[in-house]
Amino acid sequence: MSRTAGSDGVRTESEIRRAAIELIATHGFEAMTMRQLAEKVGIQPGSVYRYFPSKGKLLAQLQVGHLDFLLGKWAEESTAVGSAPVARLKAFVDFHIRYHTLRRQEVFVANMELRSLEPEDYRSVVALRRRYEKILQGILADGVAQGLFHIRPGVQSAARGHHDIVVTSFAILAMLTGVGTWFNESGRMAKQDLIDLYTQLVFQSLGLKGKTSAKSPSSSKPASPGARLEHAHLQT
Amino acid sequence: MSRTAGSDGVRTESEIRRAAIELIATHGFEAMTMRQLAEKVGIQPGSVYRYFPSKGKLLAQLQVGHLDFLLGKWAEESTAVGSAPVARLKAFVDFHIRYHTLRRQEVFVANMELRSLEPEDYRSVVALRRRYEKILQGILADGVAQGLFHIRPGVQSAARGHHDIVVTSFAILAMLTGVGTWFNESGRMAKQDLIDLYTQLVFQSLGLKGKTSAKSPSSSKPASPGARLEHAHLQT
Amino acid sequence: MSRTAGSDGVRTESEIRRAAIELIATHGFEAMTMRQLAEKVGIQPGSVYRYFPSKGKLLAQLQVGHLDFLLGKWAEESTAVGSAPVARLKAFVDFHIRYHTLRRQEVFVANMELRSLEPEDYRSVVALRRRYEKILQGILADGVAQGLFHIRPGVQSAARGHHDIVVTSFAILAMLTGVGTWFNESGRMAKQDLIDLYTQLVFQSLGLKGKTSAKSPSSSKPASPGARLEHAHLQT
Amino acid sequence: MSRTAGSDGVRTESEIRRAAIELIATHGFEAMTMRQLAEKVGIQPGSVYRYFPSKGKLLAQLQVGHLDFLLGKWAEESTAVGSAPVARLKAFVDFHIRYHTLRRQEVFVANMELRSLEPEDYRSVVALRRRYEKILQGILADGVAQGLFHIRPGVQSAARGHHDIVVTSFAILAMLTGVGTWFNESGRMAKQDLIDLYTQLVFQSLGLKGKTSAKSPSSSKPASPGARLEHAHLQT
DNA sequence: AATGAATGAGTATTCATTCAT
DNA sequence: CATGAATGAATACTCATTCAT
Repeated sequence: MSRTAGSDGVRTESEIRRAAIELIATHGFEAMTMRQLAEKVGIQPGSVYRYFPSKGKLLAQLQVGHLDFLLGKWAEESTAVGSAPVARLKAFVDFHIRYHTLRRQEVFVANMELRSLEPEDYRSVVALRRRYEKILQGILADGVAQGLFHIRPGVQSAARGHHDIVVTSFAILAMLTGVGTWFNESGRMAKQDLIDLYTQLVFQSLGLKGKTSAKSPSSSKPASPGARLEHAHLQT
Repeated sequence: MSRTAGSDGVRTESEIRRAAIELIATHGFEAMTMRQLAEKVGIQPGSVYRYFPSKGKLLAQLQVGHLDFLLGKWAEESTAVGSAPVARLKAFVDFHIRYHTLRRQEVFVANMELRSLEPEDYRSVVALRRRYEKILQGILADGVAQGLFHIRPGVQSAARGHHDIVVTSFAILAMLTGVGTWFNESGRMAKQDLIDLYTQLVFQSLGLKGKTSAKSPSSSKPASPGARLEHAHLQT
Repeated sequence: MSRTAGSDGVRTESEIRRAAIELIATHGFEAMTMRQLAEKVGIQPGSVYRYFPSKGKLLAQLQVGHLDFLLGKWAEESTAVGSAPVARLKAFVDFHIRYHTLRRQEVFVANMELRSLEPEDYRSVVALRRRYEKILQGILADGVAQGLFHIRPGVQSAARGHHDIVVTSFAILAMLTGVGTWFNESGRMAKQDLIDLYTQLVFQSLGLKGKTSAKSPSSSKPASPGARLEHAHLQT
Repeated sequence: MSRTAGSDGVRTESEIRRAAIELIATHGFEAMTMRQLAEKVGIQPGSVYRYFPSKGKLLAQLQVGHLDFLLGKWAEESTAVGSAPVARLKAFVDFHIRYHTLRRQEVFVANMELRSLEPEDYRSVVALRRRYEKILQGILADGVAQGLFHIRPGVQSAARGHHDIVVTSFAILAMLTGVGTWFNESGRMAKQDLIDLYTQLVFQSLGLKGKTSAKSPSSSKPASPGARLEHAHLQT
């Protein structure tokens, strides 16, 4: 037949995205079928191709969309934080945990399904991921340079120092991101408790005293960017 | 036709395992085809079914095999360590990093492809994973009880204390396991450097002084179990 | 690729049915392959699944379709017959033979391939068959009650009388249905001769005089319902 | 490995036959697998080929074996019957029902799976079936010639008379053989009642009085060949 | 006499995708 | 904008059969 009364391309597209994220997060990209996806949206399989040229490109767009949004949000929130490494680190941990618990499924799709991308899309996505990693690496480098963070005692060469920072950033990101695999929004643990605990762990792992959650100015601040994040929508 | 001259069931089975781990780690479980697998082993697709009743059961057996081996190895190595929480933690980090860099592909398969398991197999695998997590949780609990590890200041209730220990174990395991996603055996970084850095991060994250790699008695010990691990084979 | 110019779902579905009946009647259900079927219809194997969810359900639908048609046709034809057991029996034999020689293949499929049905479909099909058997049993019961048919001399109990009627109905149906295994539309024997012979056999087997084919009013009647049947199509 | 201690080729072969008849009767020939068969016998699939060159030949041998046995048994039993058509018909019905209820599975295999035979085997099996049909046709022809059986009134030509006899034999055989599809050895109906009822039906269908079960000399005779049949074994 | 390993051709079914309507 | 019909290539899995041991 022809156009369903009242159908709307823009809405259909974002519904496809939403449905795809849910299905990929649940079953994996390879296991999700275009039929499943279409059915969930309430259209015919062939109609998905009006919006996305292939299953693979759909995945790439979801990942790029997620990473763009993540980077954009941080750019927004971080302007209010200033340049002090400790405060920036605190804000970063706070932001990362909030985002990765709130948008678990997008995160999951963007982290687990890199393998399924075609080479070109893979490069784009990895480049965006690297930009995000660089944010933390910049904070760590400043903190080390200012003698605030203690990554490894007695390191001499600059190259080795840089390398340790990169590895440490990977370690911290893995730790923080891992929260998405078990945290349950409706479970026993309050999200602020979670953030406090991870902040403590990250701070201590860098040799900082953990007196962070009580009265630091950043402990109240995140409430508002957090709230903003809660109600934000992917800019798809 | 018939049996190939000199063919041997035991060898074929372990070659299927080896090939499957490689293919699943590279392409993902869903994306690996039985044809690919058979071709890699040098047999016909149907012949795989002499050894594994289905693709799903093959995956389950690989995961169970890996986890059994991991748990068995730790049981072996940990006997020499004693009961001091600090020494046990150090040995655990050392063991985990060594194992997870050495058997990256098994680890990958066992961590990423839980989704593809049938419910019953999923339960078995998760139970084994939980046993491994409990090892670290036991070490953390002892260290906290003895006032050696500082997870979060000012915690009162026992339940909450336990919960913090569980979350901390997840955080540390995520951090340590993440090494497998980027570490390259033949890259610039020496494995011992890697172990030292992660040991430092873990120790500091628990509020311990990082003076661990220099003269602790356990710092030389792991060399030999490590060597054992290097040459061990999966007991499949 | 895509839709073939001028393709039509309704026509395709009935062509699949037609082809399937022929193939199953010729080779048996298990021996028929979906490739064969598709090739006969002129489509790809996968396209069959747009119309039938599985090979087994296709079989079930063919059987149910046949039995529905059979029951519907009898309901139609029998209204003109009246209530006299002898006339009804004569009409039934006439109808059964005509139908079972005309639609030999449908009959074959519906009688021989019950084994291949899934339990639920089996129950549906058997229920329909039973309804057909009940038609004959009703005629026999009436005829016996009116002292017209002589199934077994000296029977006393009502239960045993009923049982004898059921067994007799099975015997008569087996006899009549068997005609499909050897009768050849284009062979030497005229179909009316066939009907006369079987009518004689059935009537005599019930102890009736065989003066049936000569001048009974129903002997000319069947010509027209028979003609109707010849040109009817399955209502699929 | 080699020969299992105490294994015995002759026994293995007859166990394969037995198991095959059961499986084919239950699932159909195409649906029975050589693995199923082997497992039921307790050997490996390949070992079946020591005894039967192929699945198709196994079927052919089962059918030929059954028909040889059937014909042999009748040859044996019928010698005691004499030449009177009525007595011979009575003995035939008795024999056929007894055999077809006792060896339901063999009968089923031999009647339903002709389609699966290769052309040469098909011809052999059909030739044996025809010999069995000829027995009944001979009895009918004699009875008609002696004016005892009334198949159709007013038939003139010899060819047509012969044809009616053939068709009548098919009708009677279909009726008698059909008993195997529903009769249950352990059900409510006694086998002798069954035989009486069918004898009545057949006799009446040929225009004979049904006074057969009471005191005819052949009514007691079959008891002993029947008993012999009960304990006989297939000559495999 | 029988096994254990393997084959090769096949099976039903699925899936991303295409395109006339 | 969307559908309904179809494709073609692939997928996991099965099966009768073979034959070195």
